[in-house]
Amino acid sequence: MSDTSDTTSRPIRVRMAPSPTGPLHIGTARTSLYNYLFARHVGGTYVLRIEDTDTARSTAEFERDIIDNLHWLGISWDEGPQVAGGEDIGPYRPYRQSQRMDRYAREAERLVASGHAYHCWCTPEELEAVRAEQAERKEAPRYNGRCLRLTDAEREAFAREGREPVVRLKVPPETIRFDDLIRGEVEFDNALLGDFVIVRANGVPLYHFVVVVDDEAMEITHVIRGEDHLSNTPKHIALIRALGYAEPRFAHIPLILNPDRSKMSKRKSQTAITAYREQGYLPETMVNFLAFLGWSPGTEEEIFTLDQLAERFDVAAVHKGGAVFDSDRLDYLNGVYIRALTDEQLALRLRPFLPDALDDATVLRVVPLVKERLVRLNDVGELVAFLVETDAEVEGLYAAGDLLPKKRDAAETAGAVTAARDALQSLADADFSADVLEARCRQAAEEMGWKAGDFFRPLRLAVTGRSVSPPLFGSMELLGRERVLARLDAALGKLTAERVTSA
RNA sequence: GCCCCCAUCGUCUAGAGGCCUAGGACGCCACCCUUUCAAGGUGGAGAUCACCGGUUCGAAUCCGGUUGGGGGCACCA
Repeated sequence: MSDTSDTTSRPIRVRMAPSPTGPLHIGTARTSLYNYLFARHVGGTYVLRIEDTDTARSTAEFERDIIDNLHWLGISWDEGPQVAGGEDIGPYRPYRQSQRMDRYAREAERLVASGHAYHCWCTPEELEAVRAEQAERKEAPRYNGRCLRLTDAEREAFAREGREPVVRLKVPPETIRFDDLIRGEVEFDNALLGDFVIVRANGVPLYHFVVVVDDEAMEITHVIRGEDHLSNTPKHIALIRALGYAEPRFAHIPLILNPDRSKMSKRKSQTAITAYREQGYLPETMVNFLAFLGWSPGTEEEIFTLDQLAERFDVAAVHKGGAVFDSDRLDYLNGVYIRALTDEQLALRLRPFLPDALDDATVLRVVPLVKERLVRLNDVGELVAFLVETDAEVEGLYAAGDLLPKKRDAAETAGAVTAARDALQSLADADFSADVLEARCRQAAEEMGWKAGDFFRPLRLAVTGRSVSPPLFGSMELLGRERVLARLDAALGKLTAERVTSA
């Protein structure tokens, strides 16, 4: 390594470089997280750069999704756009590649002038033909260098035709070696690479080129990215050398996998962070879960906040092998985090997932009933639906037969519901509390010689319309005396009708 | 096809030569608790550390090969 490639003495700077061609992806989120944890751990600077050179696929909407969800995860950065469409912060502005085109053009020209790059007029059809031939001969598909050997007359002829050339890097046939922070020494033979395109015919530069130009321009010292870029690294190093840049340290983190162990994809898995957010996964769950996909502190501890992760994180300890995204484990972790919340905190988080019809005071009363039953915040809707549904809707949810406990007929069940009704009716509104309700109902059950569980079944169904519900008496308390009585009456009506029809 | 990377229970992982008759967690099963469902508690099944061969007194840990898996080879990022 030459002196120019020594990055150890420079202040540490890392970046995340999402492309706004889709919503924030699980993999991008995890890469961003690792970069963040690394930067925080070593006290470095963290940069957000928007890679929007693919103008056809990049949108402002995706940029917003990415930035918003990064914030949602609790990941912050020192430089770059802080809000979608907002002003860039930092000494290396702008941080959107679409606004840095002049620099890329300049650097491309410099490469051509120095003989490190050249124009190529081959058409897509011609290139395709070459590739097909190579495939035939079972060779690696790569550019055959035809335009490198063009005479000046031929170049002028192409130019006169009005054909716009692409720019290709002249890749020296040399062995590229680098010391990956995670994988150790990695070696490639660049003779196998072929001269790749760095600027399109329309003048728009390509990813491999702009990434290298910007990493230098922004003085990035450590490039932490997905393993899918490992084989692209020799290209980047070839570019770095041609441009005379300093070589950053590389760290290639393992891929997140579909259950079939292929690279996690939209096709086979839910990959958008937004989707998890909308279902009610907590950001602290996602962070904790993502951090452990490919890394662990080396102990048996597994619950960590973002700050604790930053304190413990060590890139060198990141695994080499890919990790399957296990949604069962994600669900479990979310439950752990939900249960760790105070009632007040959970009420706040639940608010967006609850109908407006429920006022904040009610939501706070709902929380203790649902807290340990939630996997995702989103699940709360079904749990408390009986509170917002009308009595008629609830009644429509079950049939008379559903009310009957095992080995009890309609007449017996009607008797039990009547007993419960009678026991509750005399209660003042103020006494309509879970404790009192439970005591009354248990007493009624005992007097009739019913098992409590059997006795509660028709009541649960009548009150909530469901055989699975939050705790019965808490639910009754929330619903209030009037509505409970009305629903009990409705159940009674069904049971009576059942007796008539079956008689 | 070529190049590169990887390999511990189904899954996430602990393990950096003797502490491993391989530990934890999720999931699964059973039991307990219990008004349903959860949550919680207890216990259990589950990995000849992919395979083969070395190095070593000793290997999941080091080396080589094999197999398997994955990724990359665009005028996408």
